[in-house]
Amino acid sequence: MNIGEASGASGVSAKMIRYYEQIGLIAPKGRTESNYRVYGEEEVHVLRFIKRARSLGFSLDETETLLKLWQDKSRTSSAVKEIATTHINDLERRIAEMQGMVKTLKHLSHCCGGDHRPDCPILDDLAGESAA
Amino acid sequence: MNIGEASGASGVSAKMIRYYEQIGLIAPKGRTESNYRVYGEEEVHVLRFIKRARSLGFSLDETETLLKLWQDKSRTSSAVKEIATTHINDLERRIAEMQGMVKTLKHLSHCCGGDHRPDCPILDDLAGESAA
DNA sequence: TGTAAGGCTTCCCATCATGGGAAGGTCAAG
DNA sequence: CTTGACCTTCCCATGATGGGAAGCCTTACA
Repeated sequence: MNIGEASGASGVSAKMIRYYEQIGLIAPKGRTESNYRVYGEEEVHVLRFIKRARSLGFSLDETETLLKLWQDKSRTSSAVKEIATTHINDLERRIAEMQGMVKTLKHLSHCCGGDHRPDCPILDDLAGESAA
Repeated sequence: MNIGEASGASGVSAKMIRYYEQIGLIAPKGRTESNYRVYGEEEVHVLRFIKRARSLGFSLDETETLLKLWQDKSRTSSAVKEIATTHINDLERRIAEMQGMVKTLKHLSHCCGGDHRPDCPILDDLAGESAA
């Protein structure tokens, strides 16, 4: 399987597959005489694993750890669960942060006429001149 | 005022102040004979504006636009409100995305024993072998 | 068999916002 | 006059991804 076919089969772009190889996440099964990367079903499986982990928001670092655990038959599920829990906490922290921004912005937007006049509570807030 | 003092007064690091200057967001009032940047209250005010905009999640591009609107006395509040609304929508989209991740991860975590055994629904999901 | 299209290779660059650090000039206090 | 704390510019790194160029390889078709 060429890199293009592996890309199609996994949903990971060829560009990214090469990058993952560069950072040591996954290696091709081998190379052809003309130096083309060759992949098999196993590699495609790994690429799908990576893609799924990324779609759940895991960093490539975390993904690498998960990948190693996946391939380590003597792993403990607690090790995996810990990574997931940490990640959930991180996501929830970031969600809360953004929700705070949204709350403030909605309040300011609500107070802003949104018309042809220049008066704007949003700018007043940014300028530290909020009436509140 | 030196860059260090301006940094202290605005809460923006000296590194960032120089960067904002480089990308055209803000210029010092002038330079001393020995080439030190000189800032006044007005510049500090602008730096605080930038900092507040950043803390509400606006990109530097959006911040630049807001800054220009702030300084444009003939602006319309609708122009500002539109930027804010777009940003709110963007934040909400990202929040929803992360909430989806959290939901999935919590489900998987809940199903994972988190013990000394290797069986792990989280890894099974990543590997595309989820029982679901 | 020749050629054209499209896929592969490596290498460099850009993003976005921020920080780290080196090398060298300047200033103020002791 | 020295020392330490500042300032200057310049280069590099982050994380994950995409863009694109230059050059080689393969496949399909005339």
